[in-house]
Amino acid sequence: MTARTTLADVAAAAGVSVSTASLAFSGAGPIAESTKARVLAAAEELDYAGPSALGRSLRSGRSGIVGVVIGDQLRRSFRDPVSIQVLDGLVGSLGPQGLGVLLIPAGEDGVLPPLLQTASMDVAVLLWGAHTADPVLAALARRGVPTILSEGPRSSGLPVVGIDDRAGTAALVAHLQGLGHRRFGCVTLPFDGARRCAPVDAARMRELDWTPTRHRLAGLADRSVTPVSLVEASASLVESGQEAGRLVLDVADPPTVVIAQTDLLAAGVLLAARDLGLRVPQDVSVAGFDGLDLPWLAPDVLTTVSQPLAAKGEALGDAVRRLLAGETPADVELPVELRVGTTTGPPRA
Amino acid sequence: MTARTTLADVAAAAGVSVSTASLAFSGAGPIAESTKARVLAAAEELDYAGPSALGRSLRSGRSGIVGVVIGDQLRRSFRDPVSIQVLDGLVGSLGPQGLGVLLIPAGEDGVLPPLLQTASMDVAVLLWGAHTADPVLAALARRGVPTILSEGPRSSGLPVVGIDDRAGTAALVAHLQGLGHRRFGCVTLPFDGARRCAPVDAARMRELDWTPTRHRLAGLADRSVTPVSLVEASASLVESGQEAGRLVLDVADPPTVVIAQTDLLAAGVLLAARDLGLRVPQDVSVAGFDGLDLPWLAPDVLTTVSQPLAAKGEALGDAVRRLLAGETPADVELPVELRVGTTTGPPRA
DNA sequence: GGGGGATGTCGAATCGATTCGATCCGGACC
DNA sequence: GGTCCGGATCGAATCGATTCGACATCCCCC
Repeated sequence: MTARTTLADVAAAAGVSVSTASLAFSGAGPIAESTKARVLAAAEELDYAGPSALGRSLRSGRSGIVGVVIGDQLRRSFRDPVSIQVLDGLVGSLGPQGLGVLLIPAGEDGVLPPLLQTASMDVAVLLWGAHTADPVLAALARRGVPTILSEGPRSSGLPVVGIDDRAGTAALVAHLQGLGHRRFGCVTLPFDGARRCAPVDAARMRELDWTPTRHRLAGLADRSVTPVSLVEASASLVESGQEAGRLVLDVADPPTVVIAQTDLLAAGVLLAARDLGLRVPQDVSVAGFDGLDLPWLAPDVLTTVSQPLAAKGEALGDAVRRLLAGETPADVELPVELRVGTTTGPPRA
Repeated sequence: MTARTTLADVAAAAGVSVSTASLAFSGAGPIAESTKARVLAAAEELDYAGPSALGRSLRSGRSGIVGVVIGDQLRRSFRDPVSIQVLDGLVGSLGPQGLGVLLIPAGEDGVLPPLLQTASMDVAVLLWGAHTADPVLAALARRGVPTILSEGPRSSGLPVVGIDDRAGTAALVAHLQGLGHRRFGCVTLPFDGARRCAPVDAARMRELDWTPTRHRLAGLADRSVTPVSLVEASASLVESGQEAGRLVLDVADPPTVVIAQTDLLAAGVLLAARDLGLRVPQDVSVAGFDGLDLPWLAPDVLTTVSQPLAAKGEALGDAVRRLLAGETPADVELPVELRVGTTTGPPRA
């Protein structure tokens, strides 16, 4: 491996100064067409691959990198199509701006990943919001990295891109109440970083520190619903929904409908119902949230609240752009839409 | 926004030279304990967040970033749990080395993403191998970025981490032949970048330019099997498997067993079979490849060839480490294992 | 007491590019 | 013919850190 050829080499070969050669590439100043051609020819000759991003970054103070902080393990957050689709929208929106996405797994509780403290990034995006007093936020603030939250909380004072979880859930509940349901079960997203799958008691309820979970629960309260059974799932995964679903349904007097806070959880609840010999929706109705396309549920179609995932990613990308432009992005709240499928129906008489 | 505090500020505050301050952080030279403490105290005082990665990178020529090139859209490659789990293993193995993963979506055919040409990275990993004469490889070579391939081809001369696709498939076929099957259908991964879902004819077969597809097909030939029906899927997705499955099964004299080249495709074939009123495994057997955990298939358990996904990610991380250490990583071929489930059985008499 | 080695600190070069101000040149206009 | 103007080019400073060689101290031991 010989030393990489630099702009200086190219300039020397072309017989111009380094500054002129830089101009030939960046085009940020007056330069004669012939000189430019000569420089580019020399670059071609030397197999020069263009100005190194490092030098540019150093001078400009911009690295062109957006750090995306995802939940603990990729395995967990990325098995969730919701994250993927948002991330996809984000990458698609960032790419044309010449920005790249650096994956930063938030470490296990307590230990901050070294990347968070060292990697150079222009902006950080927290894909799953933040806890109150989140050490990740503290570390980013200390480094002076502008940060954007997807899914709250607003209390942080940082720009937030989210959806109208609350109204969406309320609309779903209204629909179910219209069908005659009065006994609601609920399978929720995690309350915090602890990964437990268990019924929620009053003490646990006070520990609730996760924005989507909170908002979607608030939608129930808005319709004056107090669930007869409330179980916290350990993650938005089918397996976890199945486990939680058993806790909700395998009791003496089960609810007539189970609201799961995500579609994957709802899919798990469907499995649990089937395990218990319950027909859906005759014996129990099941609803989700997200509006994923889950072909393997066929011929069932999940009743759910659909959110615009790709749009959310794009809104995040837009917020990044604004932040880099020196603006202060406004909070965004995207609309959701109730989609009635075949997994909900009137309660058994 | 005030200007970021730099090492020079800290040094000034501590009353030492910049070089001494640098030593206090890096620990790469002799330094008195008292001096070090003074520097660190000054840093604390000034809220200095540690040496900037940019400056360090510039000097060392290392950015600490590993570029991971994934198929066109995240949406597509990341809906595939296979990619996710490998990526998870890779991130887990890179993190402790202080290396971060930069996502680089390989653009649509022909257009190279700007990131590939500009982003600074120490190593590139192609998660889904490369075509022959792949422009991505050419661009990376031109920039002098060391590259590792997951899933071949070996012909490229680059380090390859892969699995024993061929022997795994052959073992699966042997098992099916033992059950009495003679009429095989096959749903394959894409042959190249074109995303089509169609039966494969001789002309198309000559265009086959994708290593996993090729190897898994070779496993059939090893057992002297010529499929009665061979359909190329557009991607490793359930929907695509369903579409391809219909093409394979909805014919006058369908095969007695369908081998899908991935578990997701196999899940799609199961859906197609159900759509057509075929019982599995009584009317038709279905097998996959990957060994994913697909809870929603329950109570069915897919017969499949299981590959060590996390280990593959770790092997990639190890290859990265070796490459950065100046070694030449040896090719790795990880073992696979046949796992017989409930979706295969003897053919109908 | 002086020489030598170990230890700690500093200055300056360096990495690869950008960018501002200065310089140089030719042409146009008075 | 002199002056002025503007386009093209160049030099040098700059970004933030690392690192090497030089230098100053101090201790130990001969």
